[in-house]
Amino acid sequence: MRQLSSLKELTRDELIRISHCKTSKIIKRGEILFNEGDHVNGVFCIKDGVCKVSKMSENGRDQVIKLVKKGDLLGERSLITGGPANLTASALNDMEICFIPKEEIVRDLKRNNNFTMSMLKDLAESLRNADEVIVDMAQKTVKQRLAETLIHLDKKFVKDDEGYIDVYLTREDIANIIGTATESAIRILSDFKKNGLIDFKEKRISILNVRGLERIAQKY
Amino acid sequence: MRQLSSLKELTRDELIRISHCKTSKIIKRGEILFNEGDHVNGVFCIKDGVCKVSKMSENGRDQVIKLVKKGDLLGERSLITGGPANLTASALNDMEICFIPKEEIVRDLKRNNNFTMSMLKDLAESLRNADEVIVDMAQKTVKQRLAETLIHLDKKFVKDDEGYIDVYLTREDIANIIGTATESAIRILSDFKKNGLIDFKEKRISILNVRGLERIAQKY
DNA sequence: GGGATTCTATGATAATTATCAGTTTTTTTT
DNA sequence: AAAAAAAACTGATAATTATCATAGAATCCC
Repeated sequence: MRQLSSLKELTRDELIRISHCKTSKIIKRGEILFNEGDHVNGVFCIKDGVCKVSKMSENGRDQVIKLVKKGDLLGERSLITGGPANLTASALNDMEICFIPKEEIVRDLKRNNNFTMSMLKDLAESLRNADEVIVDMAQKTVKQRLAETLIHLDKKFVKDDEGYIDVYLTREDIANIIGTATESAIRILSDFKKNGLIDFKEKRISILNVRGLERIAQKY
Repeated sequence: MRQLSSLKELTRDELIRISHCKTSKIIKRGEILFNEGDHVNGVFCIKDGVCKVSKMSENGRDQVIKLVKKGDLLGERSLITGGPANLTASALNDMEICFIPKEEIVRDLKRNNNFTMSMLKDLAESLRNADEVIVDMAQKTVKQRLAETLIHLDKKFVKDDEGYIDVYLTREDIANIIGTATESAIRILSDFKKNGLIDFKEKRISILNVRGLERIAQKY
């Protein structure tokens, strides 16, 4: 558990205490970890697999806010502000997660300033990242955003032996990351494939030309 | 200073120390507080006026990320992650600000856990807000986003005796908040005025029908 | 293993939004 | 107060993106 996220700042004793109360669990692909509006009352740490964290927009389409993978925490934000979750998390692959009850985290936040500071840094980093996403969403074309997203996926996730990114995303998921219609995402993906920038097989995508995608993401 | 932001969690002694080193300053409308890439090395507190915080997108257009007003802090995020500012702040009205050097804040973050926790809550709140902006940017039309923005402005800022919102925003600024072309923003504003939802005079805007704007922001 | 269902794909068209060009109005400067 | 600059506005058109319709492919499930 040591290497995970902000938890690395916990002392040995705190870790031992937490590992006693955490409960490990298997979540199957497609299952929901929590829904918008749920009272989660704790934090998940992802031991294996990937989930998408999304929010339903007022006109009925889902927007994927982030992907969360092995080693990440999930739900810290809601825990800190209190109140129900404002996002929905659902598994993209089969996952293994464990749950740390709120009281444990809060207790450590109050007592261990290093832990609090580390959490603060994580949130600040997320916020900077969110600012960048806002700029991209507001200013870039769908094609640029898709190129950007593919680069991110390539950086963030492991590849299998054939070089394909190891996350199970439908075209709809991809469309919901970049905020566009599924058909538009499909068209641009096909276009990228035709131009040798990417390749895909079954549900997996492989990035063939990062530089080319970067050029698209940046130039207008 | 007490009522301002996270600083309210500081003890009397900490506040006294900080008020000794802070330097108050007047910034005129249009002037830059700091630029993307600057090393700010501290935090601003806004004593009066409003500034916009924006980021230049890769295809050369400015995106306004937030508006900061009296009582808000500015630059905490960069201070926590370290490194140069990733946003540019410039005054929309004449402003009065004071500057607290980084060392002072860091010192208090390390020693006063209540202060750290309060900062953590502020950031978590900002992050939730950012998530909502991402969804809106990705999923809503320009018209919806403009309606949304007008409602926010109405909530956030004081109105003068005639009911006009007391912030000096050009049409270009407004377009850069919602991420659209200036002409598009102008057209929709005129449309809203024609339909009696808003009124404007000189550079000031008055919201006449919040419910109507809400309906536009929500319904597709 | 075969039927049902979901996912991917493609074309045609409509709607939204950006861009360009030019005019008027407002603001700033001298 | 006049000249210059910036901002607001309007129309025409082009580009982007969404929507609808439909078909084939892959996947799920009994």
